[in-house]
Amino acid sequence: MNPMSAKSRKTYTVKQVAELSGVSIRTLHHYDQIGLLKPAFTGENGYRYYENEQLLTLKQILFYRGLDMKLDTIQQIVASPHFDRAAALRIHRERLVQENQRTDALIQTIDQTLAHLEREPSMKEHELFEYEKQAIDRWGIEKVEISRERTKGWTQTEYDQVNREYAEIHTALSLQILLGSPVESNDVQALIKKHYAVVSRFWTPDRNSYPALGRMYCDSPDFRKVYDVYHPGLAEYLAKAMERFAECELA
Amino acid sequence: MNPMSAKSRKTYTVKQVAELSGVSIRTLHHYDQIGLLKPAFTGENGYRYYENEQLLTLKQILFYRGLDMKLDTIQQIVASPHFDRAAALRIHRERLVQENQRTDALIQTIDQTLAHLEREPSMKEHELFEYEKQAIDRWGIEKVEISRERTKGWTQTEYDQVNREYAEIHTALSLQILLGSPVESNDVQALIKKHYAVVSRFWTPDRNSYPALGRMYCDSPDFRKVYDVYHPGLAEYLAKAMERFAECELA
DNA sequence: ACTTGAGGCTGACGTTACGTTAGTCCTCAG
DNA sequence: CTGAGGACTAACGTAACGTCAGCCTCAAGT
Repeated sequence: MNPMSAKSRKTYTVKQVAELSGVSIRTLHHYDQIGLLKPAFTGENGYRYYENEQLLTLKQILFYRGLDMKLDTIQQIVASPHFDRAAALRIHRERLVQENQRTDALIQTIDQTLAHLEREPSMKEHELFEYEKQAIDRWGIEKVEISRERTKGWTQTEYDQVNREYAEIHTALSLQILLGSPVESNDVQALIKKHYAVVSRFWTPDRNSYPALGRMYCDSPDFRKVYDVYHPGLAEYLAKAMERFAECELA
Repeated sequence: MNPMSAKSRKTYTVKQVAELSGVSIRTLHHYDQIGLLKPAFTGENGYRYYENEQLLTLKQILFYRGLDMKLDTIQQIVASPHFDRAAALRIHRERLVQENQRTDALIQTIDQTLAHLEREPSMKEHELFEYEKQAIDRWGIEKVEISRERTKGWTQTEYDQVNREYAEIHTALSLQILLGSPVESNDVQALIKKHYAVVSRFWTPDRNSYPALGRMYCDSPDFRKVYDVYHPGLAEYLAKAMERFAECELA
């Protein structure tokens, strides 16, 4: 007569539990296997039979699973009513927050890379003139005028060529960083020589202005972003190598 | 004499590459196996030998891997220089953003649950008096006075008892929702009878005020939050069941 | 020439939470 | 009694390696 007793007598097959709870039969098998949710009893035919208690436990399991908790953690939680659920939730919350922070950083990185990639086709004049504008602050107007003059008659192809050469040098330098080569090494200095040659197509830096250009690469956020896409720390590495080059090779 | 040619003759063993790039030897084996990064050549002793080109490719691979991209996606990207990296990055970015949104939602859910768990010990008076305050707006001051009178001499244990009974009823009702039981079912109505009995320890609702209490459960955000922790939609289900109960059982 | 230690190689299992067959057995309605 | 529908176990597949285990190779020292 007691409705509760009638209620707890009720049994469910795997399929019924699966449909009621929305999980697959395989999941129930799995939870049985790992001991996360055992059926109320097993028939002598091997069938699993669940009761209301198991349904409630399953509901809890699914709640925690929905929070991306690992099954063994969930097992700890649902196994004992004395387990500190609040503590477990707080710990898990922390994990999620950190995950989120990491993901935010990744998205930022992607945005920077995208900006770089998308700027690349139109990077030619834009990049170079940006360069010139910044240079004005450092060595006065004359150099910039020279640069503008020298590039006056340039065709698209020539701009592309310059960009390709820059890209090659930057890539090769990234590799040298990876290899741990010091900036004084022959390989690196050879690359800087190429770099100097490219720069010289706009204007001719000297012992003072060439290292200053390197420092500008480090200081200007716009340049930094471009370099960091190749390799973190490339700007500093390049600047140091340029300084060395100027000391040894420039009058 | 050309530094580039000297550079590309240089070979590296797995250990060297591993140390230069920071990945494990096993990872290099794995990348070779799946064809993501093959060594430049293999010695007749079976040894893997890498060159600068592979190092650069590996650097790219690690960049994309650092963004949580799957290796087969990365393979598409690094395999062909014509592959639209920007598009791949944008797609991946979208995935990350959605992940982040989901995680935010999870954190919110955890916060709600924590609030519920932490309120529980002090839920006794707080909860009940909150209840009363809300009740004032609906049935005037007399009922509240009655409630306050009836609970005057209650001990802590009695408050705890009431809360336990509520919790049991809510849990059992959640189960009934899971089972798809209609609110008219005997099981559900039996539970509502218990609910009515518990409520009657504070005051005695009638055919009109009992369903109104149910509606309040739905309308008040404070109550809703408590019910939603048990089961989404529990507030509405309970309200409907209470209405039914009042119609059939209350004068 | 021989040994030894460091490094390289190939399996192959473990991890996570199930999905997906495949083959067999049980149950109940007609 | 038979067929349909459901239940069972066993075992592989997934992603990206970590971690042995067992055997091979190389360079250097004796």
